[in-house]
Amino acid sequence: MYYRIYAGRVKEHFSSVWTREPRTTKSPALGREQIVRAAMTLLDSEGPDALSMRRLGAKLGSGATSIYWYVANKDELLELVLDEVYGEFDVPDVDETSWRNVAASFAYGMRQALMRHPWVINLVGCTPALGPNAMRMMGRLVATFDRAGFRGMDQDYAASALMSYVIGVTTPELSWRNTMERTGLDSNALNAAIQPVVEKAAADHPELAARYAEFRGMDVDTARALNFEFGLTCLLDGLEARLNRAASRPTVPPGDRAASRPAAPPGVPPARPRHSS
Amino acid sequence: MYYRIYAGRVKEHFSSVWTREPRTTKSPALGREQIVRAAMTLLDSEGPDALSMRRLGAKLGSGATSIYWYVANKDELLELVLDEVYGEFDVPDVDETSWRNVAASFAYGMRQALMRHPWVINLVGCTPALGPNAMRMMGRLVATFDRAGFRGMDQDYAASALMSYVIGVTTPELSWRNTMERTGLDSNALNAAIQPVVEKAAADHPELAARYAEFRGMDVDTARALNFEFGLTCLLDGLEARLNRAASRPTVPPGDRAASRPAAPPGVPPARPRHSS
DNA sequence: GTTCGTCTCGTACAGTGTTCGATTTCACTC
DNA sequence: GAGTGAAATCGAACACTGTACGAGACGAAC
Repeated sequence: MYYRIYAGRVKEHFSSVWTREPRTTKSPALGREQIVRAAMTLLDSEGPDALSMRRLGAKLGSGATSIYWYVANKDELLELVLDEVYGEFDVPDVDETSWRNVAASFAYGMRQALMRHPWVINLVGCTPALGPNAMRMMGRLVATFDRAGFRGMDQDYAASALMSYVIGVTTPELSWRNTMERTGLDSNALNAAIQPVVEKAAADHPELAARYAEFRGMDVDTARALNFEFGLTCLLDGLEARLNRAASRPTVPPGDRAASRPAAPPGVPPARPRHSS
Repeated sequence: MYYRIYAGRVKEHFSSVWTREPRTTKSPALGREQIVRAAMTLLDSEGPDALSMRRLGAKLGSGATSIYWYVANKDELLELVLDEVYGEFDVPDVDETSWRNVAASFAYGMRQALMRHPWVINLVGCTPALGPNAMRMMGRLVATFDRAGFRGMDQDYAASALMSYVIGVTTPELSWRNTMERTGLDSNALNAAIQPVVEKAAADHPELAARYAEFRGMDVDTARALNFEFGLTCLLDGLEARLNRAASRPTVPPGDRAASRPAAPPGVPPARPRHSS
């Protein structure tokens, strides 16, 4: 986003807050810790648009550009803030319950952390997660799936699938909540605002009519909770099934997974063209 | 994002491109269609930061502010562009193959569409999807799960789970690809740049060491493809299992799902405080 | 020719992230 | 205490952004 481009030529350098040492500072007033804390309270209380360097500086009682002594740019600040949120994810100890309970309560914990910090959804998959908290969490998650019986890359794949589901399902929930808070409307009013579009959609696609009708009768929050649980259960069931399959057939021949292979090939799409305008 | 705030008071109004009639225009030069097309080529060729109203106007050979005659603001433009991408998702006819094949090839198609338009990942769950293409797609997906045997809200839940997984798993892939393109580094160089952080993480969390070692030996794209397939298979297996369970027990008693209920309650977190700074 | 609705667009405003260089602050040495 | 050099702060400026506003241009109907 904020990587500099000089006359169309891209700066060929990757940088992250975590790839270099933080400034060793015996600062009296400021410091990374306080900056990050202030940024989070700003984000939590007033949303993502409220976090500008100037406002953050004002909140810290210092000049806006003073922050750049501790942080190279805003992206790095966001990396720090993101890792702070990763620190709020809880992965219980797999020695105390089943892997399935660990995975499930991790998913619920992650979902709740995301909802506590709605702004983080725009960061969580898009910003490199190299911070200590992210690493610790990933380590515990991988260990959980190791203990469960997954071997090799499957440990990664399982963890990735779980996190991906949580991120994917929470994104639209937060979007809905954010528009509610932004517009000051409750979900009834919001539904009413969407009404004409929905009715037209229901007319064009009759299979949706029943869906909308049923949805309108439900409480939004419980519908969301049920939705979340539904997919999570499916995913965990699928993981468990794979585990059982592997257990009953210790060495998995390469062609074994063909039975569940979908019609479309798992091909990688070609790289999109760039600067072709 | 761009909803106006007057002296701290939020404009209590929801609006979307789809909630009101487009300007009926017999325009000679401009028009929504051309604007959206130009915006997409700009986004595809130069990334999300390249889409500013001024640049878009320049590309269209017109003034920047002329666009506002056809579109209320930039968010609405993005809504239009998003729906255009939704139009690229393909949902095969469920009458021709199994629901499982439909779901799988939808997932692959959605993933490929997202990768064709990497900028869309910041929109896909965050912008209301009320456009005709989104509706058509959702209708076909719901019909697929109806035909599969899902009943009531489960049709929605299944569709949501599938889309959520695809979005969630594709997000970090695109993030990686975007940083590659932005920095001009290939994945080897990028891995090298991250090296120190990874090594420290491996030292602190030994369970990650084996993961990184194995990952380094793999081709990134095939690892991604395998990762995608792994979670997708799990999800579809879980959906199928639920279907079989429902089939063998036509009426599902309320307590039936308790066996797969996780430790944490599916509670909804309290609304975050606002303007409390 | 006048008028009216459609459409274009230059200007301006308030805001953004960030650079640069001057300035302040502060611990430490002489 | 005076002096010094590093650490830290910050005001001004730059090149952007989205978009409100109002003046003007165009074409058709009367």
